[in-house]
Amino acid sequence: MTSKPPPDPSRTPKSPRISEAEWEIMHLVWERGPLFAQEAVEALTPRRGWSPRTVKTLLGRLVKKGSLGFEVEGKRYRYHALVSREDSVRAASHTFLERVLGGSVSPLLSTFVREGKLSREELAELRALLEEEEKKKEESS
Amino acid sequence: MTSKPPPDPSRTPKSPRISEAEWEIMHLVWERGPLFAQEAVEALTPRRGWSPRTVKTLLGRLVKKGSLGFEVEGKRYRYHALVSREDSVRAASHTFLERVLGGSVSPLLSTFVREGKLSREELAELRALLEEEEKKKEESS
DNA sequence: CTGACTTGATTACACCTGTAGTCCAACTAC
DNA sequence: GTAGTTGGACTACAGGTGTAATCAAGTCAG
Repeated sequence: MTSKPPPDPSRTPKSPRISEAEWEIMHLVWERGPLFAQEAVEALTPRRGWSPRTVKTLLGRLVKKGSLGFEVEGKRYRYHALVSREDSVRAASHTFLERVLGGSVSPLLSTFVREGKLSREELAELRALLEEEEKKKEESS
Repeated sequence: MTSKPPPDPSRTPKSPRISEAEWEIMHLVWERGPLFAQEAVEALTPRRGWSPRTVKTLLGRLVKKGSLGFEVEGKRYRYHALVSREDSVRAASHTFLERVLGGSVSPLLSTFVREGKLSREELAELRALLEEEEKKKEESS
């Protein structure tokens, strides 16, 4: 987010594999910005039924795998994201795509659109985007 | 696919969790229809660098988890899918959506569209679909 | 019939994940 | 300063996963 000129734009510079439970943590950090373990615990314990230990463990694992960093603040750690949400989502999406759909995006998109999961605004927005892409395709070809 | 009146349409009738490597097998079965282990081996061994044993293991696991079934044919098994590709993809997509995007489809779609992963035809098709949905939305509201 | 080969079954094993308990140091309240 | 509390580090442990080796039974070639 904060202007990160990728020093290594080679392929997947950052984006360690984030597991299911870990995504929950990451989303929280991305939304709220740097936070202490306790805040994460407070936010996630009720909604997931996790023990505080579990949250701590996940934070620790995310640090170890490089998705989170922290600064020591008094006696506690303040965790912050080291990977951007965009990159992570993109990476996960690609993996998902390849694995589940064998690389063809279309069926997935259709499915989602058909299931009415999109609001009017989103539909319009997406349509605009599509038109733009179509234009691009035309030009370039 | 073949007229399967779901005896238990309660929630996720079929769709055991399929792991990354297993998807590879499933795609093959969905595309080719019933096949023998050896055919799977021939198809996947080169492209994945798997040992034949690995393929067999995966087939076995898929049978155990109910994604594949088989009929004994001579001394071999002929494996066939017990879950439809549509259902599996949909299930996986939902899980993915919830987990990675917190349920909001739009960003994912935009990402894919923007990355130019769609052909002209697909773009057009999707746009048509979108327009249709927009119409629906208008009417219903 | 007998050994070589094929094929599925069983076993292996390390790493990841979900989920948490235990340990220890620092800080806080007496 | 002594105990309780807070917070991270380390440990645990079962189930899933990637990856495969070994075993056993049936089959085909002689």
